[in-house]
Amino acid sequence: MPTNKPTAESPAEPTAKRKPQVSASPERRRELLDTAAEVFAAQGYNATTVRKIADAAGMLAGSLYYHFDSKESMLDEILSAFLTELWQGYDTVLAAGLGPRETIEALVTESFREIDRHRAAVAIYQKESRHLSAQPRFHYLSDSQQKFEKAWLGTLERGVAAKVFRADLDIRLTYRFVRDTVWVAASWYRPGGQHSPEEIARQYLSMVLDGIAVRS
Amino acid sequence: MPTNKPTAESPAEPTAKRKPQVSASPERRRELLDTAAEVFAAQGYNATTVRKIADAAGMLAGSLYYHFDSKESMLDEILSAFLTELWQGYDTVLAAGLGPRETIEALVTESFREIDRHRAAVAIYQKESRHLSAQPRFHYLSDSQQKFEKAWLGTLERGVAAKVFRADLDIRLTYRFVRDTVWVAASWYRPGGQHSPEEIARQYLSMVLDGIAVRS
DNA sequence: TAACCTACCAAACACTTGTTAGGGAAGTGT
DNA sequence: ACACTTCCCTAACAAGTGTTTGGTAGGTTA
Repeated sequence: MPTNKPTAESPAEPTAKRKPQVSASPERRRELLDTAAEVFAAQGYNATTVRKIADAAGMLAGSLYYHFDSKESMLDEILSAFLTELWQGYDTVLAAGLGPRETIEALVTESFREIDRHRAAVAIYQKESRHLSAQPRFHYLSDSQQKFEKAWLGTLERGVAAKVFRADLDIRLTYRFVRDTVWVAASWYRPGGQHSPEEIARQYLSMVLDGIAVRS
Repeated sequence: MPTNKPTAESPAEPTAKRKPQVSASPERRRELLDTAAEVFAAQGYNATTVRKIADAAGMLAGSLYYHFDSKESMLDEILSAFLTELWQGYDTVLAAGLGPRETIEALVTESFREIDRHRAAVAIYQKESRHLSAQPRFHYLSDSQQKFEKAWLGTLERGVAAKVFRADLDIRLTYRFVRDTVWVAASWYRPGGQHSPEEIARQYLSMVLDGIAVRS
């Protein structure tokens, strides 16, 4: 109300800018993030233009910037939301004090549930996390991966010590084996298919634990 | 056979054009394709600019077009060269008339040898094949994947019929399981590491066939 | 010597990219 | 009636993209 300064370069202007970006309706935001995640997962992050996302959302490219301040922010939010929920589930399992085999079973089952609920995010994570984690903004991806390795590798080691897992296998190889076989499933899994996440988990566990060969 | 693109429309022009693109020294060509594959694998195809490739090759962006007629051609040549060699190995195995278990073992071993020799190409294939195969130019990726499924799935079915593989598992799940566990290894495998391809294959086969649990 | 070929450079081209600025329609509260 | 907010559009921007064109140093051949 006092003296207005239309001249450029006004130094201290606390006037509220035009972008809410976090305070607005969170449902629309989540809606847009879901469609963005779908496009990212289908085409790859770099191959996805903001215009394609806008197309899929039924609006124009510039309008996305009312909700988000960059394409990278969308990716960030998609991935961090997924990881937050993932670790919520994992931590519960790890704190339950189960035996090694039961822990592996619970982790695998939990993973397939996450794939079921965050299929797109998992697919993006799998494709892009390697070169994203070099960027400082996405360094939490590396952190998560380290926690991940610690949890799985530790459980496997416990299992070997307790003689419930074989001791004649390279345990790092085993870790990568189990980890990869679980997460790549996101590339072909479709929610609402023939098998429930729990059923897929059961079959995967049966294969990983007992093998596909007939026992003699 | 490499993808030949004569790009007709030039009826009979005695004046020699300026681009060899296939007839020139093939070693330099292969050299450039190798560095390009490395960058593609590290950064992703779409995130890789021709200037980055040129940088890695120690030349300028435009100079690449003396050897290749497009960025896409480089990708095409990398992938088709890999697949050609892969199927050479696979067909030999499949024609050997081995039993189901021995066929699986040979296929897995052959796969890890290919990963050893074409690590970059495999990584690219894994990341990009899904959305590339939609493009007509890369339709041979779909063809290859179908042949792939036929070979593996058929062998697994033979094994179930011969009672060397378990019959209580969903065979399509098993197929995807085995397939994925093999090829994702390209994302972490580094030639010259601790384990030879054959050693990795041995461990993988041991896990897949017999499981990681201790027999009771 | 001259002609020629190979393998590259320098500089630009047309287009796409993520992003921004200003505006406006529809709804809500007063 | 008015102001205000929400959510989107129109139209543009600068930077980066794949690609082309013309040129040229250096070697090979005649």
